Amino acid sequence: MGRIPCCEKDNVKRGQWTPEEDNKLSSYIAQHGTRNWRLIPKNAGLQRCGKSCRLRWTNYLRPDLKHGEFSEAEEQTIMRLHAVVGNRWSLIAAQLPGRTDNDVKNYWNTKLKKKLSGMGIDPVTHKPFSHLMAEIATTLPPPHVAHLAEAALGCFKDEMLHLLTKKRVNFQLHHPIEPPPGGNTSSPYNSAGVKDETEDNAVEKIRLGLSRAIQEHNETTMPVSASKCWVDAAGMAPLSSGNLNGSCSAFPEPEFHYSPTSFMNEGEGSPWNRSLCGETRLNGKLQDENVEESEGGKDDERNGSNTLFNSDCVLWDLPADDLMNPIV
DNA sequence: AATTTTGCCAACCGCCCCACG
DNA sequence: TCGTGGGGCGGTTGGCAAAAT
Repeated sequence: MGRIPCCEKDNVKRGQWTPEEDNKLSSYIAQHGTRNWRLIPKNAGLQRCGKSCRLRWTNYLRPDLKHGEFSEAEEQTIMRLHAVVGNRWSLIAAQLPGRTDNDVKNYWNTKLKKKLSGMGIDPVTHKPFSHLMAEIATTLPPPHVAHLAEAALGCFKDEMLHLLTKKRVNFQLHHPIEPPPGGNTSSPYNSAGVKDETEDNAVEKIRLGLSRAIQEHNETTMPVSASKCWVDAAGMAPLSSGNLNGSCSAFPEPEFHYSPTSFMNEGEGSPWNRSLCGETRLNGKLQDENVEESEGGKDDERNGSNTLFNSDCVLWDLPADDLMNPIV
């Protein structure tokens, strides 16, 4: 069955609005208001879908809209709110007078996301990439780390590739990887020991970065005697302090003055604790769900779904089996 | 100068929520 | 209580302009 469409698409004009159409719509709404969007195009003499009229009005024609560049303060607000509420653009836009959800969304997707990535911060979680990777890796026992790291790679790869290749971040290895035994002369490295900027190479760099993040995290969080023999992201070789050297320029310490973690308490409130990789749709019930979860019932109810990440570190709302699957 | 790529943003699509009968 | 339709929302696309090659 399905729903009937909001209008007959055959008789409806689509695409860019002309100034005449804008005038018709504006003057009609000025006289009659925005009571019934389905009737507005008919009554205003427009061959448009009601929904299209509503969008045009709310995103462009409304007299209280700002049309210029986003200010520094607005940018900060967006970043701080996004850290808390995620992609709930209408909610964020409500805090920015004169801005629409579409404006905010576009601005985020075209500018802010890249800005954060360029700073080494994951735009989804608002945490540094290196911290995220270490956090993920150290949450699991070693046999599972390689798979999870691979999955993490899938999540961050696009952003990292952008960072490494498009933005031309100067990533240099102090000890370039030796060509494999067997004399493959087509080394990916040039004479300076720096890899060419191909996608495969970028992925390799991400792997190295992940390995390093794990290593750094181990060094800072556990006594040397207790440190485990972690497997690197590619599941290839055990990590030791010898096979990686120096600091990782691909994961710079962010120079960043907004502070998502000061805006919320780590481990609570943020939807990203519920879903790290893919945003689960967060609807109007979000707050209620948070209440339920904070009261401790919901995880246990999920058919025994492995609370892989406990209340201190809930990173994914996927079952552990899925997390182990690199495809997922 | 011509062509290709990239960035931007307006507009569309489809799903969901909620009010109302 | 249920079905229906309007409106809201977030994700995605298409087209244009600017930048790069």
